[in-house]
Amino acid sequence: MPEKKYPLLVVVGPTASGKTALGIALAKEFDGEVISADSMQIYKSLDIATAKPTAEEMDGVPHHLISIADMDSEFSVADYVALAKKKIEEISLRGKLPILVGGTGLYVNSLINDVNFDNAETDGSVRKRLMAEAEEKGAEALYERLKELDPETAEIVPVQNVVRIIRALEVYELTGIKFSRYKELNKGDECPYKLCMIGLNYKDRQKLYDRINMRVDVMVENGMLDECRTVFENEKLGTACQAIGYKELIPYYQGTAALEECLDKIRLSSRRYAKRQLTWFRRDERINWIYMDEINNFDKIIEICKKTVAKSKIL
RNA sequence: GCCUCUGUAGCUCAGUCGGUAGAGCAGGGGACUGAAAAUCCCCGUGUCGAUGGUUCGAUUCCGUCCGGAGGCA
Repeated sequence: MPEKKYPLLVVVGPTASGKTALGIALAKEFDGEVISADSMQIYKSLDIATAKPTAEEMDGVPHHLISIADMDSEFSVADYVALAKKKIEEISLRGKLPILVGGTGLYVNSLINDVNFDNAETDGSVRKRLMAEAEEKGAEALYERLKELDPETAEIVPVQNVVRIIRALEVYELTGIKFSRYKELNKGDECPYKLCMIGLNYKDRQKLYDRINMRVDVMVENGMLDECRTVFENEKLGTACQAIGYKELIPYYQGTAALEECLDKIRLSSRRYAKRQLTWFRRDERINWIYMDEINNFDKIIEICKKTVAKSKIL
């Protein structure tokens, strides 16, 4: 039953590395359309804080999976993979090249490794109950239970990581399957697409950090403070409340912290986020890395990408 | 010019009654299967300002010099 695989161009990298602009340029080059792989741009608001491309920047290139989820919703990887798969098919059938652009490692990974999310649900109430239990009795209690039910997972997950302990217990409660077994079952075997992956990075980490730090100032200039305040005062947030930029500004709106202090916190969170993103992507050997501070010329970067795509023979 | 304080990790500072040193923050590495911009794990050698002296041995004591802060003229 192996049908023909669609080609998929993927652009990954840490925040502020230049993915957005490159994605758009490549879409023009290859007659493609961009599919975002960003867990926060998926929500309808916080445009500036999540660095969504503006209509002007998009320059006519169609973008997908940006601003599609309600601010109070609990969007998840499973939702993402389902939607992205559909988009890839649609775009391909239209004769265009789908270009996946984004920095959310879990989303990209789950999609291109064909992780299956069909056989286990999630249940907010179970999760809530476990969380309450963790607060009441301490995480150790939950960890002890996990050790009994699923020692393999308990061995991998540290006691301190309550979130992952809860998920493992949740899966067991809902399905009767151990989390370790569940992972095994859902693992895809082969990438369902003809892949070409491009990764953006900087040889000199400090250069990336300088860009991140500076971008915060640009965001402020572009109206991030008002944007986040409006959301803070008017919206009920689900998972979107985790967005860097938004959550660090809350103390400022509440009058408990100075603005500059909060902005520094945003810079710090962003730097650490970038580091975590790199940890995620570095281990994927399929990625062709481009060091932006070594090339330093956008046309040249496009040339390199064209060569990389040609070499990958996805088209 | 004189007096006092001060100079230790990228930053803020502990400390060694003389046996070459350690916290916080920053930073680095890693994990990740329905919260992932989340959650979590691991990682601390640096001419102890410079130089001379005392000493078996000095970052620690003494002298001098250099840098910084304050005070008095």
